[in-house]
Amino acid sequence: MATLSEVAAEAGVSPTAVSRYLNHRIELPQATRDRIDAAIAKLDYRPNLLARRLSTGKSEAIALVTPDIANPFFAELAAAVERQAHASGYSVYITSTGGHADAEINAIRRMADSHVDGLIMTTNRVDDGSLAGLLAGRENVVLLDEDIAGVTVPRVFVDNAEGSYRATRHLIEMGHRSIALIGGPHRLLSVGERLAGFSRAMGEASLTIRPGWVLLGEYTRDYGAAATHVLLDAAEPPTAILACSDYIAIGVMQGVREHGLSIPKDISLVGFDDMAFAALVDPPLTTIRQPVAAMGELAVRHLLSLLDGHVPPAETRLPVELMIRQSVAPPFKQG
Amino acid sequence: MATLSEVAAEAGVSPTAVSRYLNHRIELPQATRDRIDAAIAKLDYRPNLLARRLSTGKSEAIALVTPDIANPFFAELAAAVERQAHASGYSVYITSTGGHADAEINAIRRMADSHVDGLIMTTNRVDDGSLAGLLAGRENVVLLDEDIAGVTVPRVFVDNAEGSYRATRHLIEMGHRSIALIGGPHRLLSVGERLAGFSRAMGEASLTIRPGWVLLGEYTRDYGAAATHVLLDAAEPPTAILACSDYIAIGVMQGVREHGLSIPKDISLVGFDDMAFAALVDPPLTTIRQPVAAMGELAVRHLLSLLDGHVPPAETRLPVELMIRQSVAPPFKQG
DNA sequence: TTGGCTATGTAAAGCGCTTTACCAACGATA
DNA sequence: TATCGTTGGTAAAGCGCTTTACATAGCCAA
Repeated sequence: MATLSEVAAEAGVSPTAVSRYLNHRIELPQATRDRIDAAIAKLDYRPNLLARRLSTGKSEAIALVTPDIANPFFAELAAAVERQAHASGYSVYITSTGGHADAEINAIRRMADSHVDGLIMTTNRVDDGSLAGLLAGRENVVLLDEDIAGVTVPRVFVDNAEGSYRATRHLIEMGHRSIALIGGPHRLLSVGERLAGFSRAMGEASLTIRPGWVLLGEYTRDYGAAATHVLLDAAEPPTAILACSDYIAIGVMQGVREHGLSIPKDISLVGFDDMAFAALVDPPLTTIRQPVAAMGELAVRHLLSLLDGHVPPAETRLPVELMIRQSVAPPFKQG
Repeated sequence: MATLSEVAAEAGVSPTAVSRYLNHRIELPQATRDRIDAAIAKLDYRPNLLARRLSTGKSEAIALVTPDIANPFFAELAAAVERQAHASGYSVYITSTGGHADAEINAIRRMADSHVDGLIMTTNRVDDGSLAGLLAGRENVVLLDEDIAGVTVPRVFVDNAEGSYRATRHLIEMGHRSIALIGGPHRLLSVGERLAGFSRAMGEASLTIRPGWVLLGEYTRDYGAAATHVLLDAAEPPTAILACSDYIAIGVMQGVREHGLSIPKDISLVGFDDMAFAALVDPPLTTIRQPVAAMGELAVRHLLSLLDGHVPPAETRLPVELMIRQSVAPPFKQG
């Protein structure tokens, strides 16, 4: 690899001149420019980003810390983040942490310490304060999708409550009165809000939420299946289930099938997320669509404006949408 | 951020001593070690990786260049690569290129130029020679999943031919004689090999491959649907379709449905990849499973051994597996 | 003729680290 | 006593770039 100095020597000017020329910090006469350009071409020079970063302290790169890149939701988010960042001339380094606290901390350290200008953080855990401590006071972080308590950086979320409200309304309008909710980890922002939207819709329709019909555990297929078994084993099972993620919904489908029942004939189901597979499952899943692309883009835009010294909104809520497919039907009349 | 020199000053030693101590290049008496450790703790020192990289020329990081991180196949691959790399103390930078040649080239440049020790490259395009040129002679690259013609770096592939051979055998054993194949881009390694396995199975069973029953286009859902329409609009349509990817298979399902037919009653279908959604669709898709985790891990291991100066096998083939689900049935008897 | 301006640069320091010398002090050895 | 090896370090250069401060040459106005 050729260096700046070699180019300068070849062109018969000083390294300073070449550097400033390349960074548009000097006006040179055509002849000099031509000599430099020729030298660059001849030596196939490309600047060493590491050196530049060390020198300037800027990297023109951002990091995306994500719990699990194999999860389509985060993968799509990552794709959107990349798209938007590239459009602004930024590189993106994606890391996935497996959802482990120490991995998250390491990732943030590694990223934030030295080689990126900013950080977009998504998590799906309840923080014990260590993340909050790490992120406190940083001016180059934005939180995406899920909150970290006690952190004051700009945040981009969807309107979780509105989503579950609409999902619940939809079930109620289809005639359901006995509706259960299966959600992710207790105390996670999205879970609390989705539960709140559910409660509001139920309340407005003067329906009671039965104790034991709100099951909070994990955003996983397995939990969805397990919770479904609990629900269906009860004396009087619900006629509809609101799953707080499509993964959970898949588990519900499995659980319902294992109980010898069918969706939507016996049990109606609404999911949340509208992951790519939601339209492909049997039956196609009615679910709440999150605007994944918009979330990623907005997070990048807010981060870049932060880096520019501006102050983006502390919290942005993106609208969700009810995607009606075929997993909801009127309740089965038993008598 | 504290620097090495500040730590040294605090501990009353030279920066050299601290650096060598941290890199295990010197043996210091306990007292000195304690002073340095105390200084590090007090100043919350963490080394600046950028500076270290610039100085040593090593980064303890590898890059994964992938066409589309939102594609579950590549996302799972990425997750496996990360897992294995982290286990060896390496960081991974993931970039997705959108499958555009120039983006791939830029990514390789950016990555390879300055900030990673090695590169794992996956692509899903047919190279026009530019990638090959860029990668030629490099000793720190491994190719994963798909080939680039003319490149001599170590490669990790699955046994594509064996996969489609088994898929085709399965269809034949179920009684099918009229089998069509829908594949990805002509001239892609995987496509050629999958076609070869198909041909071999057909030949062994003395079945002819009808002209017009091998459709090569793209590894996309849309192409799968379009190709299916072509197939089903013909006077005498096939009774089974071998889709060379699960994405294509999803498109086939859609196409079949749009024709008012059903799988597997009217048309049998086998996919390829066993993406997460394959088990979730209606009907659950019989497909060829690729050992995604093993692929990612092996690619990392080969890359690291390359970096260590060893010579991994030029080409490794990983075994595939037929996952029998419910998209294949004996052919519908028409007469 | 002088002073000052503009155009066209350059020298040198510094980013934070590693590494290659080198060195001083001390005890052991010949 | 001279030498040697070991222990416990240090000084300084260098990785490739940016940036601040300064320099020179030419030209114009006063």
